Amino acid sequence: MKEDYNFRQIEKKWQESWEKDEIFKSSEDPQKIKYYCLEMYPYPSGRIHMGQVRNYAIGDVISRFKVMKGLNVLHPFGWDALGMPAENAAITKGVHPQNWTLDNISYMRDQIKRLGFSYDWSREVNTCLPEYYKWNQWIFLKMLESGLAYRKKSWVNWCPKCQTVLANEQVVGERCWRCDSLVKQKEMEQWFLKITDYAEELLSGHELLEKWPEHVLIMQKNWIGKSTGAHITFSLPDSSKSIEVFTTRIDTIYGATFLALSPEHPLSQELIADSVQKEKLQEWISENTENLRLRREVGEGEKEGVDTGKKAINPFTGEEIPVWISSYVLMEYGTGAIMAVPAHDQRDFEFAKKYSLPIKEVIFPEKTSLTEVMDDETFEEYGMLVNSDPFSGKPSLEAIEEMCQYAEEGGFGRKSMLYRIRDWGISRQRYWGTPIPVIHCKSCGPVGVPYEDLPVYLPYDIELRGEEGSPLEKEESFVKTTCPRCQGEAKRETDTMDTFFDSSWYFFRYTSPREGKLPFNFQAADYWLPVDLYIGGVEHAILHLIYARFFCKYFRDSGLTVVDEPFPQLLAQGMVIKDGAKMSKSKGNVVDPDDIIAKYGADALRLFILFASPPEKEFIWNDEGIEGGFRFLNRLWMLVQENLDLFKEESRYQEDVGIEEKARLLKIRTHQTIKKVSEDIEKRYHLNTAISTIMELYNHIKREKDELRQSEGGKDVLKKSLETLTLLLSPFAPHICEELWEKMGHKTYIIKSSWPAFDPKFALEERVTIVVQINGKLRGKFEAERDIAEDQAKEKALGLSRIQNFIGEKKVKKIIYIKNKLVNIVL
RNA sequence: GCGGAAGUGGCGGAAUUGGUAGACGCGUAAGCCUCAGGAGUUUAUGGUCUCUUAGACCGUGUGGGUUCGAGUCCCACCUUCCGCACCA
Repeated sequence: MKEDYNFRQIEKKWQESWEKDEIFKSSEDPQKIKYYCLEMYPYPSGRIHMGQVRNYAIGDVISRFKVMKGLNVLHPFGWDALGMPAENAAITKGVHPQNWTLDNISYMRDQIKRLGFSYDWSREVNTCLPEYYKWNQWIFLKMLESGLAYRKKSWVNWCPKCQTVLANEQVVGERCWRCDSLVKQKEMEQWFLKITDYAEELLSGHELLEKWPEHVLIMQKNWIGKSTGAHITFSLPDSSKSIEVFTTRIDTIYGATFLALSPEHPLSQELIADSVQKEKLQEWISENTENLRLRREVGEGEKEGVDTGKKAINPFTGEEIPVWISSYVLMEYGTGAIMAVPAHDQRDFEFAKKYSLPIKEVIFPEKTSLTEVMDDETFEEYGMLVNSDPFSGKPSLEAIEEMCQYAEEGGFGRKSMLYRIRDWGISRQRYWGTPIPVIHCKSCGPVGVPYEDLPVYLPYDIELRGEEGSPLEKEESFVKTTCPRCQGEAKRETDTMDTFFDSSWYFFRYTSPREGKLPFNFQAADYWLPVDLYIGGVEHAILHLIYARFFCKYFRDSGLTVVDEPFPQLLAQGMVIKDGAKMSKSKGNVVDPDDIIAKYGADALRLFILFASPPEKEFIWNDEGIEGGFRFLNRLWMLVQENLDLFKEESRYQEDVGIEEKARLLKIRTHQTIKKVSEDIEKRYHLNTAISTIMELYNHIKREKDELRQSEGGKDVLKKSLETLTLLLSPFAPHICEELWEKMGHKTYIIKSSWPAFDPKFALEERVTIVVQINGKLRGKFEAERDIAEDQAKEKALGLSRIQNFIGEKKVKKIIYIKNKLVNIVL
């Protein structure tokens, strides 16, 4: 009697069974080769979305495959549970962030369990629990001790809607990455992590990451933004002060016709102090300082500025040049001041034109004949120096070296390196984050909370209204405390940490999630790390992945680990697209995984999501596509049902003895399939082609099964192939395969069975089709024994009547033979 | 503007090392089965053309090139998407 494919019952049955027997639980075993498969943990926003399903499905196939290959696999899961959405929900819906978050987690955990992923749930990590954030605080205190964490007053990006500071990385196109409000500048005391100390290493470490996608490395490289140049000091004749600039083109310094300061530059105010137009200039400066972001957004076009009336001395020429304050000079980069060379820099050129400042050419194109250069454009390339006294006639690169040396000898400059990356501001004026464990004492200053007092608990009772300032600030019971050093009255720090702090080390915590003395256990981390495969969206290419690398290097320097790079291999999956746009609530094109599971089952969803495109490319959702996946599982189900009788009897056929042609072909096909599927999963992560190969094997079996059932040998091969088919599909659609496996009479879980091995002897076909081309065009083909002799192949090709017709009277110039592939006859 | 990725049937995609372009799936069409079908099943399915049991020509964004042979390599260009963006 044939049963229907009842996915609801089957999926429930096996999920319960797997959980009961704890088959995905992992532990250190020095006897076995470990494999740490990690997917980026989610923010518990309420429900899982397709992008996450895809992410976890990819990871699950790899994990299950590695388990079947006999590796000791760590496949953990957790929650990036702190952060603003919880607080926003509290303000708009009146739910406490903690309740909201924990409810979301329990709902999403169920959703994920319904997808049948092979997570070791005993290692689940949740960053909003004190047992996790305590270690954030511990790490912060260590950083504070080593000077890596520090406090400074600085201009920060302030989102007026979220009422908080944003890291530079969270400002997208001058707008808040979350709510899209225009970001403002505000001066505040903030906590920073000195990631710039590691800038060079984060860059050079890329050499160890040859298994990362090139574009991610390039994005990080641009973000770190190293440039080589020189710092040069211009003295001010009537002042003891001087102005330092950074330039990558010291070779153009003889063409510097003015200096330009950023409006926020400390000297900007000072230089105009005794000007007759003081008020007017002052006004201009403040306007341009406050609207820094705005001015840049409009930016691109108009460059504005004011003349301070002061002069500076070009140390190379000894000439006095005017000092301007200009809107296009950024305080955050370099020294906040530049030497302007209008002839060789487009921006300086535009500015000079607008204010009729002199333009002096000092670089000449080495090749071109000249004339058409200049006038209305700049020459920004390297070339030959002119009008540069002793350096005239030298090529740029050579001049740069010599001029740096000259500046150094003269004591007014030095060769230098500049990075675009800036220290990481981690302070957030928010409630739902890790409290920064610091106490402010009037006499002792900021003091770290003693380790034994950790964690600094986030108070549960709090009022959240969404008003300016941190909610913790208004919570007297939290703020009021005593100084651990002098016991005097003191105030607790009310800033909380950026949640990227949490995600910078959660993968360490997974290796020993209940460790109580340190953030993680050294031995456990030593066994499991580095992560063998890290899978996640490209949207984290810069932020999360740079921070996590930074933490790992800091841990290494602190002796917490020996790992250098945490993620030697990264798989950056593409976005999920529907109707030509990224799936998102705002676009209204979201497909809810729950609905799909209810209608087609988890296996069908997993199969389709992996089948539609390779992981690194974008995945285009198609409502009809899922039906295809579902139908395939139904067909497979029926096929196995129809042949279950084969599994009831012992096979009595001697393998390979007098096996008939059809059976032999299926056997070959089966072995070829094992080879291809294994390689696709293991080497290329191209799960889509792995699935299509499995489907091809299915089609082959389906087509030949009736005939195969006629003989004992045929039955035997058929049975073997069905088993193999089930094993190969099991990482993709684990529930149905587990059920079929059981029906075939196996007593152990399918994941505990070995991944099938292929015999190279069978993975090669004995007969091959050889293509015959004339002048590269396909004109015929013939079958032959594999490795047929070249002469024979050519002879056979020429013997084909069609080929004869083509050749006719013409003369054969030459014949090219590619072994087992083709014969090309050149006429 | 700079940097990156990608352009292949009606659609998602395959072709891994320069060697049969379009695997696999979706969709579509026709047939069978069926009380019925948004189920199952069989067949067909890049385009144009012709002397239609067969065959010719064209065909992987565009234009060139290398090669016996190019989706794949080289040069130029076009389009789309992504990242950065007054970075001195």
